[in-house]
Amino acid sequence: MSEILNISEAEWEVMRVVWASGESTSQQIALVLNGKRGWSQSTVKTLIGRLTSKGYLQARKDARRFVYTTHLKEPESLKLEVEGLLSRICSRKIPNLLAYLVEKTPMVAEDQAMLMEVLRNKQVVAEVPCDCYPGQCTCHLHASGTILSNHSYEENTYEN
Amino acid sequence: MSEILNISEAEWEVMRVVWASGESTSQQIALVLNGKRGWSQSTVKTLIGRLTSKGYLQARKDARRFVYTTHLKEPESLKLEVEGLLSRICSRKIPNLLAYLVEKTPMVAEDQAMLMEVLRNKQVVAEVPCDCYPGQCTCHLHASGTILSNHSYEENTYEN
DNA sequence: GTTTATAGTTTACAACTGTAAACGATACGC
DNA sequence: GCGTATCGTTTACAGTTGTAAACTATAAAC
Repeated sequence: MSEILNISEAEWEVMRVVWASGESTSQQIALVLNGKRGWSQSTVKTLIGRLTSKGYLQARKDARRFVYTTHLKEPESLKLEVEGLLSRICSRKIPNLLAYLVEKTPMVAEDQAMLMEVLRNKQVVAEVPCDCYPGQCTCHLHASGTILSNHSYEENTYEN
Repeated sequence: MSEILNISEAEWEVMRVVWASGESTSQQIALVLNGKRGWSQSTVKTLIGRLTSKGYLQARKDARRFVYTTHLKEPESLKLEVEGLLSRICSRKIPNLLAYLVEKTPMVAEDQAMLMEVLRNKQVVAEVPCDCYPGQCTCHLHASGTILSNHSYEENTYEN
């Protein structure tokens, strides 16, 4: 439920195993990550320990070992990460980035139809405000109180 | 042109200033980031130094100061970052994440139309292969050689 | 009951990050 | 010409991350 995630790249690998299996022992996790990344059991245990103290994993004692679970959900986590990234560019440029992603993401017809539907139902606004701090975006060079329409893709920088 | 970016969060703030202005002195950068993040000139100079040694900024001497520019382009950089993030989940789930992003991104009618167009022209495939390492995804629990259609959103986890 | 395997905890350590003070060079003002 | 403002460079230092060995506890095996 926390708004900011503190899961490092390596820790994410551990989370993925727990997300996929619902619950795992350190041994199971180590097995997967030894295969995928060549990590030793020690390494995996360190990562589990860090995730546990950060509160992202819960440990339930089962006989002599712990079984790890998580309350955090994978889709939520990725949404937070992606939103964090998108906050690095001007809001006005995000639609172009999305266009790029739609183009390059392999999908089946159902995906395409679903996205169409989402798009069709999308409420649009008259203007997307530039949310950049002055000096970190060129929007303010053009705008000056008047409404600008499609400024953000005069240079369609996110298309490939 | 490098495939993997090594620009930290704080360094990204510096890059944004250079991207926005085309070229900047350390003073200009420090001014913006002192305003936005409260950073001292020292801090900004350290970041500039690191970006320069990493090769992301170029310094051209102009009279007694340096003017910093970059060859790296902002859209390319963000694409790389986003693609890195997307590689953290199963390919099959990406369209649902995109649906979520389309829903939550504010956009004007032109954006909507452009995305529609991109979608309409999109080449779809018969099946999106699961690219996960075994144990990090549930796809392989279902598949076993046969073609699966819309498995990836049986639980439409990326819609909100 | 003593060895052995297995699980978890502690310690380690280098690289990278965030944040900044201190230091050194150099040009400008007077 | 000499102080002073301004750059850039060096040094600092704590926190996070990647990666793992060493140590400890405890249960299973015989």
